[in-house]
Amino acid sequence: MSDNGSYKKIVYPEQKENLFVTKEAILSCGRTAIGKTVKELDKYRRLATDGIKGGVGHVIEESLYGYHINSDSEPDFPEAGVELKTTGVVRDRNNIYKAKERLALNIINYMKEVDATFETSSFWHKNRTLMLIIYEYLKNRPNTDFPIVAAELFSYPVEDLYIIRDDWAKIVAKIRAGKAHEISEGDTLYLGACTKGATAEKSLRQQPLSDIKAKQRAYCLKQQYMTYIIRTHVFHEKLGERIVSDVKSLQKKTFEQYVVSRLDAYKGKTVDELKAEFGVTTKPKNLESLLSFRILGIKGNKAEELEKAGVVVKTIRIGKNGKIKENMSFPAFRYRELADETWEDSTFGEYLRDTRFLFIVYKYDSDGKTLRLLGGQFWNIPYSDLEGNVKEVWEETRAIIKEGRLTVNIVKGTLQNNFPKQTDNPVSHVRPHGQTRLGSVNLLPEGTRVNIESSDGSFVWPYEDKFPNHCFWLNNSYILSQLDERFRR
DNA sequence: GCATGATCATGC
DNA sequence: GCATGATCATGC
Repeated sequence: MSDNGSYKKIVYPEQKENLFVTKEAILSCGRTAIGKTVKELDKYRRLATDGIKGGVGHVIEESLYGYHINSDSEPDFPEAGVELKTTGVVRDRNNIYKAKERLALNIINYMKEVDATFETSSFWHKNRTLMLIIYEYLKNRPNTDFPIVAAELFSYPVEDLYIIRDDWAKIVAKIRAGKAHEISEGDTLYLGACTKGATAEKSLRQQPLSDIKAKQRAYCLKQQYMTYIIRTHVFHEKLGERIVSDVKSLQKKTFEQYVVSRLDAYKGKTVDELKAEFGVTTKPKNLESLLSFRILGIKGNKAEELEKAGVVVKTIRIGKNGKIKENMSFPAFRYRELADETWEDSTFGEYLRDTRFLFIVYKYDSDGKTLRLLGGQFWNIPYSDLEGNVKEVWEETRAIIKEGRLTVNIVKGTLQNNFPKQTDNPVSHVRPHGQTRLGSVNLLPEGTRVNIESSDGSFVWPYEDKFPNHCFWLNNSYILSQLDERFRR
């Protein structure tokens, strides 16, 4: 910014930070922006002036609150202890607001944070109370058109703070173990540590207990957590069913330990015994998942804490031979989207990088019929597997699509493809996912080459049939290797 | 028994 | 009607 000549041409008014020494003053100022567009607020035409960089956040700081942009370790309004944050929402499929992205907070100085406690941490010092200015992001429109839809002060509910403390402890534990370079957003539930900086390679930073340089990271409130606080705290939607009904339960155990212990209480029970215990008389395909939620005290299929953390619950069934029968599937990918992505911003890579899973593990008795609960385990993919094997499979799949190398053969009514196979890689592979329509399959000549041709980015083959959807899978043998020792005996 | 492709069941 | 998570079916 300092080498940008036109930046200096903006003439700022006198600072008026002293107007905002109370939370009430900060909030009422924020509220005046609701219903206005960014263009209407942008007094200094920051977003209209050629060569001046900046986003909606800069307009809010300069034009609404009237102070200069800084990157101070103090909160933006130190007297009131309030940090100003501008963040976007988008509408989901049901037209309900969700967070456009994670909310990035202050950059983590690994060399300093290593010595902090939660109370003395830079996160807690700067971000204890947030003034959230929320705009609606409109696709394909200039950001000057974005309307401000809400303004609210936010401080963490006590039950969230237990989880956030544990998250903070996990992040700092990696710094203290000399593994700052292996930090991942999937390590934690609400508070994350996201990469920050133009390119990962250019923003490498020193860490205190290892010579390996680590990517620069900032604390963040993870996207799902932002969505939840926007819906409940800002737009006052109803809260969901909670697993932890009394926060005292979290004084001696972390949230994850608590969940695992609840599941462990039913360890060894058969599915039939659990059905009887929870009064389940039907046999739906998601029976084991449903029973797990009942054990956690949830009547439906959504738990507030897991939703807030974006935790993905996966049921795993170990066969009588001690092996997992099925591979683990993920949402189908879009061919065009995949072809146009890079690994760093890939849908699948980001999903695995950011997501924490809860495995609910069941095992068959030696009769091969009786299924018993073994317990639960939280998991996210280790850094080296993600950036090694998964990346390789992803790169190869993308190359096949992008370079038009996908071929299919019809053998006895089934389609054989040349995507990476389970035998090609110890961690991941690609297989069909979802409905296949094989009406014209038998008309295809051997080795038919398939290319992206349709406007919606799906593959099209001759005779105008859509090529079946595919997705990335994690190999069953890999998942087994990731399970706690207690499940593999 | 395993690898690979195909399909089912549910919920939105 | 389709996406998603889960599971089935077949051939080697």
